[in-house]
Amino acid sequence: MPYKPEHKQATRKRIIESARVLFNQCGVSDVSIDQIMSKAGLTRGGFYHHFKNKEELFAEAVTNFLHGQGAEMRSNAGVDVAQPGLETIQRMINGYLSTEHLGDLDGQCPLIALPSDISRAGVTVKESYQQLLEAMVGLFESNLGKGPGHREKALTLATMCVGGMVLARTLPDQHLADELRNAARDSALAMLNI
Amino acid sequence: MPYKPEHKQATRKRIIESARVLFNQCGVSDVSIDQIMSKAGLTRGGFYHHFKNKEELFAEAVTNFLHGQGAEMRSNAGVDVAQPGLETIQRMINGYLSTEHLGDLDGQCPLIALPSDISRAGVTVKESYQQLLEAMVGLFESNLGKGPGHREKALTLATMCVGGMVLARTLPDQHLADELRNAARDSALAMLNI
DNA sequence: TGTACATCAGTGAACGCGCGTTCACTGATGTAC
DNA sequence: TGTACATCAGTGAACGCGCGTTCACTGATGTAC
Repeated sequence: MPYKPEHKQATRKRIIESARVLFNQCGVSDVSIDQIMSKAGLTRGGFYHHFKNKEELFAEAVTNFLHGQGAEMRSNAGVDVAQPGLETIQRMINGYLSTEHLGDLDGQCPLIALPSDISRAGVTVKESYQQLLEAMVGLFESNLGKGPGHREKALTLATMCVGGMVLARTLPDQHLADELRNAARDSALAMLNI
Repeated sequence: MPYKPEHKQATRKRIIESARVLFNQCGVSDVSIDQIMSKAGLTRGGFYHHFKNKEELFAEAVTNFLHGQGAEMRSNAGVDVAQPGLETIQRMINGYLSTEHLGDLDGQCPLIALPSDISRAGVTVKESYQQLLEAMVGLFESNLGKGPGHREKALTLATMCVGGMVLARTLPDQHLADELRNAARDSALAMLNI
């Protein structure tokens, strides 16, 4: 064995992480494999030793967020399955629809950055994306407790979080963007008390 | 004058309409000027007699929807400023979050089809897009009547409509997509009675 | 009414460029002796 | 412990291709006489 097995694994991780950031910033079509490899400190030729093609990397990048930054976001929100409650949901909503999250082009949730790219991608990518949404909905659900209508409420909260951020990203008028994002956040928080 | 002035206008309209449909289906980056011109029954060379570049066409395509299909959608919902009311909003929400709208890749609202593309586009495109959102929010607002909190409610309804459809587009599991879309619709309708 | 002409919408070959992907190679590494 | 070697992660030149854009042209049209 010329290299230790974890060496290739580490390089692979670096490529995925590089791709995740660039995709988040510029979208999938507008980022080249050259750019991704350069950012990872490599040259283009090595790409195909790690991935079948660009689409496979795309799916990996979304999955990587779910297990990396996504998990971090969840712990930052103080999510604790052992001690569920509305306060946890409030922190999740406030964090997701926050100014910080809007400005974090590198670390943002791919649900916000890449919806159009996903809707046109293959099944593997979509499945990674769905896992991410299901994680979000699942967290809302488990912290709402059991009962009729809670599933629907969890799905609606996810819609408001993602929808509010997606729209805020597209609006050139910062004031309107903030107004919409705040409206989505306040309405989401208000739903918790019904 | 070799051609009547309305001749060039008509051709321009045909190019914009062709672009609007193709952008809706495949996104902006993945559609070429060749494809757009072919669909309009023309060859690529003529493109630059009508538009400065692809970005300008993109902005025109969004604006065109606002004045074309968008206006049609509004009249289909029975929107009538002279006779505002909750029933109008209900029709708008039901129509926007309908299975028909989800399946209508050609005629769908660009707010749903192109959010990622818009967020990375130039100011002109974003302004066209914002006009579309403002038209939607304005219709909700005027039909909710005057009063505190109605602006916020209108913005939230728009978020739920767009967010629900954007997410439904990305989910590979049709059942989950329908569940989410129905949850968004029912929650939006429920908001009207508060 | 008929014809010669100027206009310009539309054509299609050509351009340079960057893309995704392939492939013969190189050289840093861990292993066997 | 020191060295020769096999492995394979990573290199970079090369490929065919389609892109956005340019430009010299063509020919259908409305107009002037």
